[in-house]
Amino acid sequence: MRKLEAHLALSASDRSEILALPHNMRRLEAQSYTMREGDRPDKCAVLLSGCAFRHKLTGEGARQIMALHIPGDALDFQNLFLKESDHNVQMLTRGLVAEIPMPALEKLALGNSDVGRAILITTLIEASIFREWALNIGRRDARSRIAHLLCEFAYRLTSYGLQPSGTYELPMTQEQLADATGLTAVHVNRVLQGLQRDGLLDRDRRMVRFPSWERMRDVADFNPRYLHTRERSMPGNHLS
Amino acid sequence: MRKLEAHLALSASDRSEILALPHNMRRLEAQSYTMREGDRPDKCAVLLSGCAFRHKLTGEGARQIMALHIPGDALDFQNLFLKESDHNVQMLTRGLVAEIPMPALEKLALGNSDVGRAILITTLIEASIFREWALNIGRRDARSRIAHLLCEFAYRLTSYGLQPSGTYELPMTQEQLADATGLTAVHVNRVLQGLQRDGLLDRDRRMVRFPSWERMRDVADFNPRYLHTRERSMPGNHLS
DNA sequence: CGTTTAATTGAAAGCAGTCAAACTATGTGG
DNA sequence: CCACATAGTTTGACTGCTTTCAATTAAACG
Repeated sequence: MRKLEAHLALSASDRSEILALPHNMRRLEAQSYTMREGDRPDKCAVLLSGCAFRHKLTGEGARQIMALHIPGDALDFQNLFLKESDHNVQMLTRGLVAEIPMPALEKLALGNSDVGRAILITTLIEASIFREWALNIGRRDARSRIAHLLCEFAYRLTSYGLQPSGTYELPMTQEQLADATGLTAVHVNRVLQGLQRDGLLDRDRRMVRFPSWERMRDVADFNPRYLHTRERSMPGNHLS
Repeated sequence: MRKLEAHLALSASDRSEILALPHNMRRLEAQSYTMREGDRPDKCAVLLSGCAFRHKLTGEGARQIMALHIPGDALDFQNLFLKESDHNVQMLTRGLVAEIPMPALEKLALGNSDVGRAILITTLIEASIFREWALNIGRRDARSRIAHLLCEFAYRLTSYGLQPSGTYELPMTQEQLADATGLTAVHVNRVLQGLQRDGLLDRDRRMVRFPSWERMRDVADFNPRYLHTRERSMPGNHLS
C-alpha cells in the first residue's frame, strides 16, 4: 500500500515493519490542512490519492508554495523530531491519506537502519527540490519558471509510473501556480498563453500537454538531476 | 572540537564516537569549492572556522545562493547517501574544515540512533531554511529580503554564542548578497543605502550593526521559528 | 439555472534590472 | 612605502518585466 517508501531504497522484511505501522485512513477535502505552521506534529500523513502542496505565508499574508506532492509521498517527514511545524501542508485536491503516529514512525526510523536511510534519503531529495525552487524563483524569468514547474510535475508523475507520458492533469489554479513561482495570477495567465501561442504547450482546463518535451525542457532549463531519480529504466516514456 | 554536532540533540558517549571519526584537516582559501554539482560526494566537510555558502547555477549561468554556513556547520549532510551532488558549496572566506569520509559518517548515522537523530534534525532544519529562503525570494520585496538575510545571519551567529550581539561582520560582497536574495548587486547597493538612510542599519566595510533589533526584525518580517533553535536561554543577547 | 470561483483582458504604474562610468578599497610588486 | 592592478562599491539615466487595478468572460458547483 504505502510501498512508495520502498521505492528509494532496497528493503525486504522492512516492508512488513512499515506495513505494520499503526495508522488510520482519512479522506480529505481539497484545501484542507494536513499540517499548520505552529502545530506540534503528532502524526505523519502519507498521500494515497490526490495531490497536496507545502507553503508558507509572510507576515503580510503573501503565500509561497514550495513543493507539490503526488500519491505515494509522505507529507510530514519534514517535521520528524521537530517540536513545531514551520510551514503548512494543504490538500490541492480531495484525496486519501494514511496517518501514522509520529512516535511510532520515529521509533522505526531510528530502530531500523534500512528504513532510517530511506527516510533520510527521501527528506534530502525534498530538500533538493526546495533548493531548485529557490533557484527557479530567484534566477529565472517568468516563462522559464512556469515551464520548469510544469516539467518537474510531468517528470515526477511519469518517473513514478503513474502516467504514460507528456499529457497530464495539473490540479492547480493559476493563482496557486503564481504562488508557486513567485508571480501574480495575472502574469501566469499571460505567460501560459505565451507558451501556448509558441506551440510549447497545449491546455484544456487543467489538462496540459507538451507538443515537444525537448523544447519544453529547454525553455524550462530543466535538468532532473536534482530529483535524484533512481537510475532504473522508466518504461514507456521518452523523458530524460 | 566538532561539538556543534551535539548542540542539537543530547548525547553522551556519542561524543566520543563522533570524535573518533576519521578525518583530516584542510585549510581552504576563499572561493574554493568544497563540493561541486555533479560530484560524487565521498567526504563531508565540517566548518571549523570561516564561512561558506551553498548555491546552484541556471543553464545561463545565473547564480542563486540558498544557504550560508558558519563555523560548526557540517557542509555536506545534504549529500549523505546520494550518488551525485545537485549543487555547489563554496567558501565565503578562507577557513578550516575537517573532512570526514562519507562511508564512516553514514555508518555512524545508521548505527548510532542518537547520532542518526541529530543528523536528521540538522538536515531538516537546513531544509526549513531553504523553505524560508524560497518565501523570502518569492514573496518579499527587496528591502525585506535583504533585511531578512541580515537578521538570519545575526540570529544564527548570536544564538550559537559566537558573538555578543547585534554587531557583526557579514563576509559577503554585495554581489553575493544579490545572488542570495534574487536581486542584482546594483539594487542591493541602493537598498542597503536606503536602510542606512532610514536608521535601520549601520555599515562600515563588511561590519554591520542594527541600531534597533526590533525595527530591523519588523522590516525583515523575521520570525526565527524556522530555525528551530533549541529553547535554551541565550545568554547575553536581546534577540528573540 | 443562479451563484461562486477561476480565467482573461486592457491600461497604467512601479520596482528592479541594465548599461556604463566613476570611485574606492585592497593587494602586490618593485 | 608608493604605483599600479584588481575587485568591489556607488551613481545616473534609461528600460522593461511584472504588478496593480478593474472589468469582463468563462467554468464549476450545488
